[in-house]
Amino acid sequence: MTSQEQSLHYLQSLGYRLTPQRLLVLAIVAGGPGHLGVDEIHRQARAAYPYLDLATVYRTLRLFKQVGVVTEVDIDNRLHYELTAPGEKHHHMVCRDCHRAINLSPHYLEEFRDTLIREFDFAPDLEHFTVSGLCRYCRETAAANAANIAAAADLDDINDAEIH
Amino acid sequence: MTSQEQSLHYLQSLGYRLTPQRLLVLAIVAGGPGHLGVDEIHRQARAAYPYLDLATVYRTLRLFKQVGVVTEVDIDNRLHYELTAPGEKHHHMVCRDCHRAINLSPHYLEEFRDTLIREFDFAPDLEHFTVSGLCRYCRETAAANAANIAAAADLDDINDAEIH
DNA sequence: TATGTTATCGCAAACCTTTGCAACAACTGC
DNA sequence: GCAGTTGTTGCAAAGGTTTGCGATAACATA
Repeated sequence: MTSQEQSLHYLQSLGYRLTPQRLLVLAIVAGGPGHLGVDEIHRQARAAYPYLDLATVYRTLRLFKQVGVVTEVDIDNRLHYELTAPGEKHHHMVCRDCHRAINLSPHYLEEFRDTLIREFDFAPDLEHFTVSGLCRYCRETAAANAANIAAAADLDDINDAEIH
Repeated sequence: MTSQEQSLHYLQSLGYRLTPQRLLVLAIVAGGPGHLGVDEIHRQARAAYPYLDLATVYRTLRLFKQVGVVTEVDIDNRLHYELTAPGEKHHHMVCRDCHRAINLSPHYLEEFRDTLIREFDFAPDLEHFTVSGLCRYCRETAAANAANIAAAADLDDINDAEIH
């Protein structure tokens, strides 16, 4: 039984129905290289099944995410999805400048999760976790700006920096 | 000089202009109890200045967030904002069921940030950080479901759980 | 296999948020 | 204080995502 078939049986065991639309969306996400945008998934789906609606794609992906079959990644305010490979889960670091996504092993978050549960009785959703930030390549460009901002913050000399 | 005035001078030192709209939005966010929704901020703003557009509220808040004057919190897919108290920064844990927000001291994230920089050369944006999850109160309700899901996952006995 | 129940679909409209653009107004330098 | 520059606004429209609803189809039962 393939990983895809397992996911489908799992859905069924939870009482959800197996529809051609769900099979199709799952196959596309499974086939895509890494994370796919919703529009991309929709485009591919329509090629095989022209009447499939965008809303159905959104609903299907939301369900898949909820039961853990896919992982959601927010890249520049657009949702992207990839298959959740059981046992090889990873999170994402998305650069706020170039929007590149870097994988992150869950290992780095385990301690954080334990602390939150212990101290606050709060169970974090770290299955679908994305950290925004600045990647190695964009940090250099940002470094110059940072220096200027620091100068601007110096109130003795308030007027010599203009950054936008 | 109040904290609000400092923020405004800081904006100016960065080359941004001081407009009545910005003063107004800042005053409202500063006056509100905790984090305010965008529509709530807009409603209050219109009471004082009826022509102020929603788009301006969004743009203003995005700018404030970018320079660190306010903190953005995503609650059930809606943006909320609160004043960033310098020196008393905190993050948020938002419950995915009841949408309540709980404050989180930055202390819990320092180690995580250090690791990301050291291992990946990735500088995470942990100034505006929100963890989604299940709070203490909603976890009890969820516990029952979790038990059922576990039963459903047991493939020896696949048909006796139906959860939606 | 036929039947009833109800989860899911497609469609359209709503939602929240962002963006393009011309008019305006805050700041600069004279 | 006045004029020029350009960041900012209001408006309208688009963007991506969610939701309401009647019709449909998947599954359970017999």
